[in-house]
Amino acid sequence: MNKPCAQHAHPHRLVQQSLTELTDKLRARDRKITAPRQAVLDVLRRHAHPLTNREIHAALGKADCDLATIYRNMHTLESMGLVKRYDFGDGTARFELVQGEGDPHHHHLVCRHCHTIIEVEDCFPTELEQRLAARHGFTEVSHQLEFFGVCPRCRRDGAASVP
Amino acid sequence: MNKPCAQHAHPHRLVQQSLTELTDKLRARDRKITAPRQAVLDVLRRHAHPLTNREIHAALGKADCDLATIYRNMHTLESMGLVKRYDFGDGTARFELVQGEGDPHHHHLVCRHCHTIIEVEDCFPTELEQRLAARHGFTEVSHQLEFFGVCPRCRRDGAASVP
DNA sequence: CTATTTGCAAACGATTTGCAAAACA
DNA sequence: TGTTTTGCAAATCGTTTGCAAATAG
Repeated sequence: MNKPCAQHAHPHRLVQQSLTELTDKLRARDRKITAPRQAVLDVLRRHAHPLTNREIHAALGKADCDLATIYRNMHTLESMGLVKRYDFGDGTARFELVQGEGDPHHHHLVCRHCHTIIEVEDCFPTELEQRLAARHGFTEVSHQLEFFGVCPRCRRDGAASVP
Repeated sequence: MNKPCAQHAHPHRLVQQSLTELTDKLRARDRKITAPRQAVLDVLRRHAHPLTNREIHAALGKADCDLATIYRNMHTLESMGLVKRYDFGDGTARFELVQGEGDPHHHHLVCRHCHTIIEVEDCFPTELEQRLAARHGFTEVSHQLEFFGVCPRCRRDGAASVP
């Protein structure tokens, strides 16, 4: 895989939560407001696309902390519902801030070459999901859907085709 | 995660390719018909659900070969279109035999606890896929969709809830 | 003051790779 | 025989974990 074409493409959803709102959620659940946590949340806040732990770590800059701390915090934040984990099939987890309560989950269109990410609003499968659950007696059903392809820039740059 | 409830649930698609048909495909592309390859294909042939490299390895029995050889062969078979790789989000790739040319891709409903897998025939997103590709100028678009939940057995066995 | 959280280093599990020997065509 | 493939061991990479020191509330 190559380097990202662009750090982030057009954000379809605006970042509206303030750092204070986010830390308040921590406080509400009796989690401590530490420097690393604030830094991580702040990084996520200003990025409209899913970031890997390593990318978050790199974006910390001055507020640097151990990579392990980020891993631990992403678990914490995920279990609190503050962030959502995405899997783009390259063996590296990515995280995005959840925009408040009713934030409808969404999907992504990812370039197989440069990993440029485009947010996809549409989502069919929820309906299918219900039918499936009923049919097979499954509970707590969810789904994960991501689209992959080659972005215009990579096509022009003549990157080799990847299955 | 726990152990599999059942090694394989109801196969919705029948295994119809013979080992000979499969090796013929290798021959057609000038790939050598080695013992490990035949063994791997034979294991896949008799399993109706995606298997991990480790599971394939374990199923080899007498025809045992190095795990690295399996990894290498899965890449080969994948690039030849003989198998399809699936990602159930647990950091381990799984492979399934592709049933001939027009084998419509399908999806899975996976138990978050025991990893029991149910094949899902329905597939919405292909249509969406086209629209997305057009809208963003992407080519070679594909998608990956998997459903997750808790199967009836695990629910009764009172396994703890996993996010 | 006391439970949580962090840093550091070591452990892990899946996957990949270098290289010489073994096996197909 | 010439090329592909295998076995073995070591290397990588993302992620997790043990433990003592640092810190929030």
